[in-house]
Amino acid sequence: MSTNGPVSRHTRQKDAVLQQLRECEDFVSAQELHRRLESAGSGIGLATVYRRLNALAQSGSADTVRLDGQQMFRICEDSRHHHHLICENCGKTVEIEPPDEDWLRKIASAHGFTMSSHTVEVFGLCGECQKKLGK
Amino acid sequence: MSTNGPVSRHTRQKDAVLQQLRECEDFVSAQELHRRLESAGSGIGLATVYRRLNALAQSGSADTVRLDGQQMFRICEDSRHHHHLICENCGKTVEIEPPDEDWLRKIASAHGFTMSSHTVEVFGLCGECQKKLGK
DNA sequence: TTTGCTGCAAACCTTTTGCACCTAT
DNA sequence: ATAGGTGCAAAAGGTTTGCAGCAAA
Repeated sequence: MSTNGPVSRHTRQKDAVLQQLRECEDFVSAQELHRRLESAGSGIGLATVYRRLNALAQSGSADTVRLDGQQMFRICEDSRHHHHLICENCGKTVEIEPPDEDWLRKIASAHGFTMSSHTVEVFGLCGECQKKLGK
Repeated sequence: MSTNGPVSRHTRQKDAVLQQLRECEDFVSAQELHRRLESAGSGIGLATVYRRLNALAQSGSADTVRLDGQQMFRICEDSRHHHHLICENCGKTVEIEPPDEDWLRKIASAHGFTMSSHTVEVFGLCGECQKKLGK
């Protein structure tokens, strides 16, 4: 028996997407990443960017968040579980570490559920944007 | 001074959407709700369903969650803040009450953020689906 | 040589919008 | 009569997919 899938090939496009994603501080959309790749001179199809990004997200190498009607991606170097604090204005992101996730599991099992995943996302304004927007 | 917006009118369509939404145990998509309204004999435009659902969500009368690439809505009778435990297989939903949300605010301000909103969503399998899927 | 990957464009889907008409108030 | 609400169809996005050609292994 072999549960191995097809062998993955190494391509210029894969590298480019990964590298460009690594240069992003915060979450970027596929469209935006594609735009940056273009202006960086890497001619890569939008479809490929989507395919790569989805693959990265699925394998856990990238985090994703939905914001403004689009999926945002971010490289995830350490695969430890973490959550996000996201500025609604500029997109600045900080990873946060919930002090205790046990209660989630407890709550789940209290309702007869098994917990396979969960998300904690905090939205707000970062310091700079608070000033900028005069709030 | 009057911050009052335009006066809201009472219509057959508003009633129908609200009533149909009330009959849903769990989250439904706009499309699905529209489908149900149709088979219930209420001829209501899809656009109107979207407009109503969005209005309800904005006013806090409905919760929303994003699942499977679409926005899901659920009537929210008590407007207290709460979160969800969602079965990934059948969509069954349970409202959960986080024991302490103060740490979220603390974490936010520790990073210079103001917190405007947050989401906690727990995904897993409910008891029935665990058996059904033989997990 | 094989076959996974890519690019392109078309297809998809959900959601939003413009606008003329309808109808509570 | 006034103006908010509705329906329809078109438009708008973002994202996926079919397929022929390209290029790793």
